Amino acid sequence: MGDPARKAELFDALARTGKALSNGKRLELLDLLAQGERGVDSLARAAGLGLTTASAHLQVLRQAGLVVTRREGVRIHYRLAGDDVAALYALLQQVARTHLAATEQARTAYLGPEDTDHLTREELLDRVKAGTATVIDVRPAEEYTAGHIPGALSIPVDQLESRLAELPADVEVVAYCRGANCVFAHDAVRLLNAHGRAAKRLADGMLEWRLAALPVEAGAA
Amino acid sequence: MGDPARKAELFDALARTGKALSNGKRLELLDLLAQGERGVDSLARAAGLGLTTASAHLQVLRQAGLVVTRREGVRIHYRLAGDDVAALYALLQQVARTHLAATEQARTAYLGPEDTDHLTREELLDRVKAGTATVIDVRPAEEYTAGHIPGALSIPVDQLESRLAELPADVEVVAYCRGANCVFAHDAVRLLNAHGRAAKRLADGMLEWRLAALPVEAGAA
DNA sequence: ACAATAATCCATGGATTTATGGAGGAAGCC
DNA sequence: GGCTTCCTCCATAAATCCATGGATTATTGT
Repeated sequence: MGDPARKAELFDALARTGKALSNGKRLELLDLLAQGERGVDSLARAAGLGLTTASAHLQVLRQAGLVVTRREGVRIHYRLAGDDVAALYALLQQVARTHLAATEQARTAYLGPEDTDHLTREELLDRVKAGTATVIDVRPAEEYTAGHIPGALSIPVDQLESRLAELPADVEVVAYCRGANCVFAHDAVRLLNAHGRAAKRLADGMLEWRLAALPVEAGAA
Repeated sequence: MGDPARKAELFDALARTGKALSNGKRLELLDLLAQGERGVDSLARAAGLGLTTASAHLQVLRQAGLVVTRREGVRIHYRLAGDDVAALYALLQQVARTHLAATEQARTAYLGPEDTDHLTREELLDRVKAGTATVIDVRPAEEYTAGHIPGALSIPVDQLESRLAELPADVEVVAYCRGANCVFAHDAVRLLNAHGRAAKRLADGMLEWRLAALPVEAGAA
């Protein structure tokens, strides 16, 4: 019959995966890795962590089986261990947002007031096909290269103001970034609107796009 | 632009949900709650916890928004806050099993050697329709009452040996219990086989059945 | 072989989590 | 009001987690 000690071991093993998700910085690292493979140094800088701290967090993720590594010369690349890990992270975000009011508040404080006017993935696809929208990817160029929506232009948000001329003036712009909690697309739409451009954002981002099994294009512009 | 402090707050808010999943005993409580509403005392006993410890864990789950309470006289009933919480728990189990070898080992140690011969939900439905299988629910009666597969008989595993006569001898028996990591159905199949009965188990259990949106019947036998 | 780069390992103090016992609060029964 | 039941809150000690800095390992280049 069910030995309580073995039962506890099984649930403790499951909890190891939960523990990996129990720290904000580790979730930030997962958020970055969901966009594509990355080196330790790059991850540490992007997440605002010391190198050793980032490395320690990555060990926890690795020992929980959520990420795997690949060595390339002197550099070690981390990536998610599978699509199911991305799905788990996305579902965690959704559950937190739905059932924990504090999450929604922190989200609004970080992203700015929720713009009501955003597009679903299907609406975006329709407009691209009809040619009634220009899609821009406002993530860092590195992440665009790792995978983006087919036909999207790479204009990182910190270059957007200086590259406004590249966008046709008579077509609506649709911006997207990493995922549901990514600030870049919010900032981009505010900036475009401030310059009198018609702009909306995709409701979520690349994470959810991949999970929906929609087509992804890789490589630089 | 993205304020790092606000960003950290958002990810810390997400991590609160992760923290709720970071302890084996809390996962055990979620496992029980996925079967239906339950009181604190009952949960504590079933999970092998002290009352105050169980209560403390339930507070953590409640503050993470994963469970909600309902008062009925002097008793407080806890239940999952929504189907998405059950889905999150199920996905956590799947990811842990797929990517963490220690989980699979602990699972085998607890459940016993994996029997190769188990049915999918669809196969079970087909056999019930064709009348070629008797389905038994080997969970505690309380959980059967809270919701079970339509047509299943309630025979808790600790009563199975003394109630063998209730099972028709010429029809195959299919046993199921809580979910993918539940020991009852494994034990039941071993016991039935030891008594010369043809028996298999459903590959997972009630948790996955509900998530698949298959019909559920409530109430006592 | 030696130096440089990228990342992990190790030790440490400070913060957080966990289990547990005792006190306290809310609802129901007499 | 008193008493019981069921549960939560509080205090505490042990265990664990976290960030950080210095030492160590692995690979590449000279």
